[in-house]
Amino acid sequence: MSERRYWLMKSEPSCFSFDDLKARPDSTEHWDGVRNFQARGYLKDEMKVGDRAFFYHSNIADPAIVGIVEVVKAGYPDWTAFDPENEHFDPRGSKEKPLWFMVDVRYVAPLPRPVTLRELKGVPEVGDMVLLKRGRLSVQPVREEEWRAILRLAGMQEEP
DNA sequence: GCCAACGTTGGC
DNA sequence: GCCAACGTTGGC
Repeated sequence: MSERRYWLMKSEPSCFSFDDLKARPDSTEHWDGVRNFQARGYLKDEMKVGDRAFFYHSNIADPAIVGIVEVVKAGYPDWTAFDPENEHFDPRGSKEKPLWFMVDVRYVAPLPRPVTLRELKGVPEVGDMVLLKRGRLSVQPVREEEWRAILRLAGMQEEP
C-alpha cells in the first residue's frame, strides 16, 4: 500500500462549506469546478483514495482550515465541464477527451478549533506552505510535517 | 468592495 | 514563444 499524501482544498463557505459536506449523503461530494491547470494535475493524477486534505474556508473575514476530509474516489472527468447550462462549462473538452477532473471527498472530522490563515503566518514550521507562498491555488499539496504541525496547533491529539 | 497577485489568452 | 491585456481569486 502506498503512502498517504496530504492536501489542502479551498472552498468559499457561502458556496460550499465544511458543514455542507457533512450534510451530504454519506457526507461525500464531488470536488467539481476546478479550472486551474496546476490543480487539475493534482486532481487528475496525484490524489489517491485514502489521501487526506484540509478543508479551507476562503473569502471570509477570517479564512481558516476548519476540518479534515478524505479522498474516496480518485480523479475522473468533471462532468460540469460538459454541461452548457453549468457555470463551469468549458467547450474545449468533451466526454471522449475530458479536460477537467475531479475527485470525491468524504467528511472525516472538524479540527478541534479552526486554524486561521492569520495564525499560520506566524508559525515558522509552516512558512513554506503553498497556502502562504501561492495564495491562489485552490487544490494544493501539504507536506507531512506541515500537516502534523497544523493538527498540533489545532489541539488535535490523534488523527481520526 | 477594493485591488494586488497571478493565471490565462491571444496577437504578433 | 513572448508578453501585454485581461479575468479571477481571495485577503483585507
